[in-house]
Amino acid sequence: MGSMDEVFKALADPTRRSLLDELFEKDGQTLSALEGRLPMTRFGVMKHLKVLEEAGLVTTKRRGREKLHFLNPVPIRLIHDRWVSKYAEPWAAGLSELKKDIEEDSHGEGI
Amino acid sequence: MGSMDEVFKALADPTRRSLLDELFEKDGQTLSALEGRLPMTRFGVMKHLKVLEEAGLVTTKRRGREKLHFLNPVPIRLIHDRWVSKYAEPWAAGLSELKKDIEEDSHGEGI
DNA sequence: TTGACATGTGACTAAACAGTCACCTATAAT
DNA sequence: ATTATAGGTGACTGTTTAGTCACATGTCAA
Repeated sequence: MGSMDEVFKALADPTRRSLLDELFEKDGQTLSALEGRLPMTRFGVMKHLKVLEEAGLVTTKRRGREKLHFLNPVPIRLIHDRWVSKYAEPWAAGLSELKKDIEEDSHGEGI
Repeated sequence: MGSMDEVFKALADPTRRSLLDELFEKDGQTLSALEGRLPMTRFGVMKHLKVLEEAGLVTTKRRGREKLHFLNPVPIRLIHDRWVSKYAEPWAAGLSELKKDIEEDSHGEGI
């Protein structure tokens, strides 16, 4: 399974995120199928899929001469639990002291 | 405010994530203070802070000759709501596998 | 067995990025 | 006023990354 850093880096590219979206819509697609939906050659898509696979975000299964690609949401879930929630949760409940700090110190320009 | 892509790209670098961690611990730090905690020159840190600021993840406030940096968790919250939750929520099966992954991976890297 | 199809590899180019440095401006302290 | 401090800018270097291409392997179908 890819490291946390590999997952963050994999998610940093819009093409790779759209590949995940594509597999979210229809899981188990082949390289050729995915290629058809992106403005890029087969080789570019292949490289992106390799990055996603090494990060653990995509798993594969061979079927004859085809290679099926499946979305694996586990790394995203881990990022959520171990990183995102730390920053995104204080709106809900739990770390009330932090919540207070953020509200008092909000020098931000809103959304 | 930065686009979703800018936020993802900003989060892709481990130095920038550790800067967010640093501000999570102690908000409103100056550039010099942050520089002291990273194995990097002031200029490197400055560039990373600029990326974070352009993504909306950090806001600043001048105080005399100092520039205070504040964590703004709103973009992370947006990423969570609009993107991460889509993949992390559909979670019924595979829970035991997740536990296994967490336990295996919990002795891993910090950042 | 021939040919079409699906995927894979290594080399290559252009762009983006991390990090550093010399030099500069503005504020504070004495 | 002088000097030390905090931050800023533009140019530069080495590395990584996105994307393409020529070519090669394995698989199915007639």
